[in-house]
Amino acid sequence: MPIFILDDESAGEWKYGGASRWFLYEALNNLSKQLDHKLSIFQGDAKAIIPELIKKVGASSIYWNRCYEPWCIKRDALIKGNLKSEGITVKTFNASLLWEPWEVLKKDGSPYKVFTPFYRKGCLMSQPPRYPLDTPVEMNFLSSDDCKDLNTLGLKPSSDWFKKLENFWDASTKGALSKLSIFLDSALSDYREGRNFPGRKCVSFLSPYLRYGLVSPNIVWHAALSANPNNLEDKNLDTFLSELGWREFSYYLLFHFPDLPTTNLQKKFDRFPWRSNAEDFFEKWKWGLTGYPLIDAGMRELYETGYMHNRLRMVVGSFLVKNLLIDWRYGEQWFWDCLVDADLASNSAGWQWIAGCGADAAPYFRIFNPITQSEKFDSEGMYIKQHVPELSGLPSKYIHAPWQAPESILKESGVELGNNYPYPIVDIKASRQKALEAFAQTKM
DNA sequence: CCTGGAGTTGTCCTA
DNA sequence: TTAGGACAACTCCAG
Repeated sequence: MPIFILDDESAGEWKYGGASRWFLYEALNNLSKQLDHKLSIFQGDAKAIIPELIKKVGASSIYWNRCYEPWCIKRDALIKGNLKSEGITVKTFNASLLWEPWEVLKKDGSPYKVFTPFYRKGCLMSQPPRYPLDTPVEMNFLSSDDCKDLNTLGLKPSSDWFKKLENFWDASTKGALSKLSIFLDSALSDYREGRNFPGRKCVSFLSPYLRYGLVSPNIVWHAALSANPNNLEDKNLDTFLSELGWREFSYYLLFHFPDLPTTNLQKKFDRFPWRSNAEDFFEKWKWGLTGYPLIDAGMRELYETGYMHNRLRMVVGSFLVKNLLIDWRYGEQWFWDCLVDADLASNSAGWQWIAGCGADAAPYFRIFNPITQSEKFDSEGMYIKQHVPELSGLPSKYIHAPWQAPESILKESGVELGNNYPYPIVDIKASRQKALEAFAQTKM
């Protein structure tokens, strides 16, 4: 008897963000359709709902797939303990990770902190990921007066903002498998190189589907492997699979370091001198009005589509944290609200990584230059023009730094700096220097 | 316990 | 124009 419980009560500060709520709404709607509208939906504290239901239907056992958010683990352990003491059989399964975080450990029994040994040694040298399971042939359905109508859960946003997302995402199993096969057919063979260029659609776009379990990593893993069965040494395949490995690593870190979403993994960063009164800069960053075209393109892609290309996530993150000196947790919050793939593990781990305070910390001097990145990875300005239409008239030579363009070119292109497109809000060289000094201060 | 190599994704300067 | 080294020092990890 499949049921779904929307448990905002237990989620605390990590209730689903706006984009997530929209995606989840669509996904549940589609799942319910798939099940002849018989998916039973509840809302509220699972600790109360589940025991009540069990009594009501006289169930003797309950199965669920494991979640890995710290608040879920806590809640589910409590439920499991209570039910077991009442003689109910509780079985839990892994449906969302390729390797259980508690099974991958170093020889001394402690968890890995560096990705490469975690993945290459810890994961790849242990059991290979299990094959996907078939769809259940038989299912019972619950009939209960307490079931909620999906539309009453408050998942579907009241604003029109989500309408834009409909253009980009088909939040169904079908949508997931279609993304997967398009990727395998047309992008995997150039993935290692192509994934660096946000203007090319050379990524899988599977993140939101993985996030909500519309497709499992096992399906993706084995589909990718069998798309390329003759060449296990293939660099493109290897790179793609290792991205699934990064997803695993994020969950792994969250499991072993449950404070990951809120606390610098490296304690010395607690002393970092973040900018005060940064409200104005933060607003400009959020809405893609920093005056750096690549940054603005990334931020607007996020708001328009609920997604951002991975390279841009790094570039805008680096800009927020290092050039604007704004605490990474602000960026994490904004992503949490805007991303359709908002995932506590991946989002937190990503922000800690880019801020340099994570487990596998980048050297502090690695500060992305938005102009260099733009010239390197969007040389024709394809991506920028797509998301920052007011610059679409500029020749590619000037699109990376419009304030350096001659007046005549700007005029011809219809760009009026300070009017229809902003001047840069900070100077790259000076702000980089400031960041380096701030990091030096943190070390003391 | 010691040792040595390595650490997703960069930038800048110099030769 | 381009390739290579500096940018710190530290921690992680395996042998």
